[in-house]
Amino acid sequence: MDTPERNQIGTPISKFEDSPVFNYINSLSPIKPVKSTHITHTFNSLNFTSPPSVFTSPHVTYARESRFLRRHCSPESSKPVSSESGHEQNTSVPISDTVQASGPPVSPPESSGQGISIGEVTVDPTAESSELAIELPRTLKYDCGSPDGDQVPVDITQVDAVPVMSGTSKSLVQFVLETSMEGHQSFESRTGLPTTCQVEQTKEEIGCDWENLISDAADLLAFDSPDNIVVQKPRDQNLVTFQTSFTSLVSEFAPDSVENIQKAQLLTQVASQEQREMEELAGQNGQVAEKNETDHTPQLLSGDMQNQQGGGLASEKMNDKAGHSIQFGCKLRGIRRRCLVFETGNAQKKKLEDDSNSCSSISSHSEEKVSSEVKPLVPVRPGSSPCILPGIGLHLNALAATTKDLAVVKHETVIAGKQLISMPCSSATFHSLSSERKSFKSLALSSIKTDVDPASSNQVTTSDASRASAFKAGDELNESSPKKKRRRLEHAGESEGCKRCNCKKSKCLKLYCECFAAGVYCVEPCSCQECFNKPIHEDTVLATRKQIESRNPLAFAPKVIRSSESNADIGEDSNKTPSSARHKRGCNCKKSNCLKKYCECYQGGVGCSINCRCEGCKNGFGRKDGSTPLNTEETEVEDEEIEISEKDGADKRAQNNEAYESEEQYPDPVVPITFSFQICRSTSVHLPFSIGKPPQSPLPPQRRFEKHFQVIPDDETPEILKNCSPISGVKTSSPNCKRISPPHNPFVSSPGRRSSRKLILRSIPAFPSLNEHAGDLQ
DNA sequence: GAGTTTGAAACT
DNA sequence: CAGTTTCAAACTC
Repeated sequence: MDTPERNQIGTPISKFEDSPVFNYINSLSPIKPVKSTHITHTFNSLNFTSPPSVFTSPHVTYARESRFLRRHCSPESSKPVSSESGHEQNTSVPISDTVQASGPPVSPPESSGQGISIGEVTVDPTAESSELAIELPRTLKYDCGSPDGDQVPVDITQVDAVPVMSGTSKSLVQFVLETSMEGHQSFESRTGLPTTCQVEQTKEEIGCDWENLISDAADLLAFDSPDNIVVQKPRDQNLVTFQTSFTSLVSEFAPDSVENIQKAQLLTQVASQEQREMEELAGQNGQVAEKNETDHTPQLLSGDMQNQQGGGLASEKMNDKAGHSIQFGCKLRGIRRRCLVFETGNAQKKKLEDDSNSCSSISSHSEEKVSSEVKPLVPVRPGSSPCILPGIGLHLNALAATTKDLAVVKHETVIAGKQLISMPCSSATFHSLSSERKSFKSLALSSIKTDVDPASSNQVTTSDASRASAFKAGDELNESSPKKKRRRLEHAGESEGCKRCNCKKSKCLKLYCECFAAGVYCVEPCSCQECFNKPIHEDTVLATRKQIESRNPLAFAPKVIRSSESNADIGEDSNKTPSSARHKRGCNCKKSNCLKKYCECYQGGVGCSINCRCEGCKNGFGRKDGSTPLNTEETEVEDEEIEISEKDGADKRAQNNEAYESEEQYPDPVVPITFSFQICRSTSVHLPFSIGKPPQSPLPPQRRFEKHFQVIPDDETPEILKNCSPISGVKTSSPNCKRISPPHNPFVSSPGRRSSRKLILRSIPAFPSLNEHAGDLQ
């Protein structure tokens, strides 16, 4: 407030217009779209080469969230805003918003008010500067987002470096461009990916923005895969260099770049550290280094996505200490990486057949919806739905930023339960994120939770994560035959990944709507009518959300709470089932006997509890009366079988009965429960799916694999696995089983490691294996 | 694909 | 808080 014109290091922000970078950018192209594209791609390239840490930043999200922040940070934030207004804002007030996005949210200290004002004041809303402002932030989004840069005290030395770099900004930019081009241009040309492949300019501002992001992400992916294959080593050597260069470069691009710089530098350090770690690990596994490299890009991509939707996550990250931030970043990165790896692997795999798959879509996406654009990002199986969406506006994220101050969110770990929950969603940006992705998110969340607040960590349920699958940015036309599509998708095993509703009267603004309830926007697969649960109605959605939350603060909380938390919550429930997961409020089934998805408990893959008012409960996951399936695994198996033969209702019932029988075999839940619980946790395949479809039709082979997984003896495993459990679940349904990482990975191996650190490491594991898988594919 | 059932959500 | 209505998913045919 006092010195809005100055950044933290005292550099007059207004100077930015005079800065070489500014001129350089302006000179890039008079045409806004072109300019934007150019810059974006440049950054993409950079990102590609740059270390992950630099890009990990969730604050990218702020571009979108910042708006919420500003709009809602006031006490009256709850005031419903017309959907149109939100829309208008996108086009009419982008500058300040965008600027904010890159700056304010990042720095908790200054916090909302100041930071925002800075952004607004800083940028001179002149036509030219406006454009620049818009474009730059956008570009920055992809790259400089640094999650905790702000939280962590900025190192003075680092800060000092900024000014120096600024002097050489132009050359630096060129250098970076050249360098990046060196590394990736070849690929570009090779794949024929047009550097200018961008969304049609005619699209609405917001759409363009998102689309750009998406396309960029796609670019990244496209680049990533090939690059990893071709230029991995070389790049690695120059990694540090790139980081630095990139960081400085980034810093040059915006008035608030100072903050970015700081963050970027911080991230750079983090990245270095991470790299070091990875290298160390590489000692054990030669592929680690490679992974590390490979992961960088993915991270970027995921980072973008997450940034857009992962406000909560970002906040969470910020919540941690600096040291933890690093770890955090790693973990997150790892997760993302995994996603990327997954994608990368896929890309690699598909490279031969269509490198351009992603590219083509990108280049040709002008007419396509976002979904199509993103397609390439996700390994789309034939028949599977490409609902992958880079996070575009998960309203949960927005809400997180909106409802409460960033600071609040950051420090609200416990309450964050809800927000945390949203995080998965956010993270789960990709709509059709295959289960894998979801698992990633879950994992990320889990990790985060673990670090932040183990106690509350459990709040976030896997199911939520899965539920929180992302959404699609663009508004999609209702599908002609929703059911068909739904079924198709379900059969494809992605149903859980993609929430789709069929609302007709609720406008998708009530909890009736699965999408809305899950905190995600409706997407293409949805066949809803008069849907307001779309990014363009962001404000409406948020307002509604708020309203509902005001009525019931837990309305958007996970319906199913897991393990420890559930225990705590259900403390009085002596009938806890081994699964130690419970429906928060319990069901009220009267006729379904809790044997159908009508029952939320059953649907969530959890047993009924005391909280349930169900009648004639026969919930296979655990009955209200306390009889629970001790042998969870067996139960799962049964479930699997049941699912497989789901068509045959009779069979299904019979199987359930069997499960019961097995349960009955262990009347006493106490002793065996623990064990089974752990196993269940580690295995817990169905939980992840739980929300959407409890027992998902499993992939037998994987199942087996997972089971094998479960057996792994690890005292500490339970906790981690709990968190990771979603992964397994995801794995099961994941289209790319191959990428599913086995438990036995270098990082995971040492049970001796404890605490968060250990958790982190464990979280990462999946990636390595993924890479290995990728390597196998190659 | 249409119609029915079901139970959560919303309303009174 | 209980009863009723509304709603959309789950399910059936």
